[in-house]
Amino acid sequence: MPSATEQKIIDAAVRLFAAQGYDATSVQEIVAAAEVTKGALYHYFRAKDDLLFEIYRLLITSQSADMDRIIGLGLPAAETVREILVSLVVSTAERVDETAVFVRELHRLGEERMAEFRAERRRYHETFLAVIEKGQADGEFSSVVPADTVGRIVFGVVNQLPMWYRPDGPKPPASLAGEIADFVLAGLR
Amino acid sequence: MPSATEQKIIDAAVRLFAAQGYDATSVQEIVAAAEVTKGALYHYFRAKDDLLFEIYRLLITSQSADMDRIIGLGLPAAETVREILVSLVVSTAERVDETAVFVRELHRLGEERMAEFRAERRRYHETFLAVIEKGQADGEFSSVVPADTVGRIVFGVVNQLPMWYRPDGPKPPASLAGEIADFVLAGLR
DNA sequence: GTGAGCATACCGACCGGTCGGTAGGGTGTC
DNA sequence: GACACCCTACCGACCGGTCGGTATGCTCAC
Repeated sequence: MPSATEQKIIDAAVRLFAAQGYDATSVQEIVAAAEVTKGALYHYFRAKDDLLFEIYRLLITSQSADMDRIIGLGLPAAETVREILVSLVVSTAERVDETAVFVRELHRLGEERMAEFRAERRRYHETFLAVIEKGQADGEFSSVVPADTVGRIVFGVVNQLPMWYRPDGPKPPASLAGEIADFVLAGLR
Repeated sequence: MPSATEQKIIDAAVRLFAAQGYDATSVQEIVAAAEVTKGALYHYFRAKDDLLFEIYRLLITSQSADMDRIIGLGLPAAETVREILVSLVVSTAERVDETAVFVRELHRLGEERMAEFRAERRRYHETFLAVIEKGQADGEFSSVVPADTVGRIVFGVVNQLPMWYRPDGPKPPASLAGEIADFVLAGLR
């Protein structure tokens, strides 16, 4: 349970990292934006890159929970895929800044944290692939294109979303999510 | 026509930027890797971010040329789309480092160069969308999913390719490209 | 002899992180 | 109820080191 000060720091860091990049954002800028002091930041975080790790942790934790919940509903493969895609696109649109940081600054993570992170992401990907493979085995989906390639395409759009998505754009997130789901399901037919 | 020294500098910069990021790579590291001196670098480039711009310019110029050439063949929409996708995926795989830098460090470009770059990329995207829209108008493609969303999906996979593609992976680039093209064309049916 | 193509020494700005200190609220003792 | 004691939360001046960039001069082809 983060304190109000801690939360202000994280929020400011996400915003600045997304806008300027991790290295281009100084600790001074973060504390200024969060309206706290350097002392406060280093009271809660041991180093600047703890902020990065915390941002990733929050993002992947919530997305994993979403997917597990949907799979738990036990719907047919096509509906499961649709629900996962819609939830993923919508939640990514809600957290564009976090996603932008995640995509661009992942490589700044140290060796061990990178390993921890990769393991978590791998689990996430494989859960999704399993849904598709099951649909293919049951004959509900075509097997022409291997599941891993479908996964690459899906996570490709989602991760690139911060590059073009604007909250004040013409299409609301739910419409975008619907269109993407339509296209992917059409490709799986 | 770049001199040998200039080329060595660009090559080293691409490699280092891709591996560590733009800000995390010092000018010292670049000149050391390129086996030249700082004087040589600042003889050819006015500033560090000229290197970034040059990398983008080379990448987008060659990809634009590829697409224009394919469209010039006057094939039916489906074949045109397939050719474009295969050429794009294969050439991206050949230049993963450039693409990684492009995706991650784009936001470091200054205001005016960003504008110039965006204009070029916009032209590129719209050329691709026009092919899809024509196919939809002719009834060769389904119109269920709007062309711009298809574009987002396509450029999503391609731009995320550096995240997972490894030259020594199990599937050669041409196979990957074929699978991606199959999936996209299936979605357009 | 003159300009392109470098080499080398150096500058000032800035950055992440540290550290001595403070403010204020809880707690145990008499 | 009042005083000593301590602990968490926070402050902000400061430090060593690094970074992008520059100033100056050499060298060699034409």
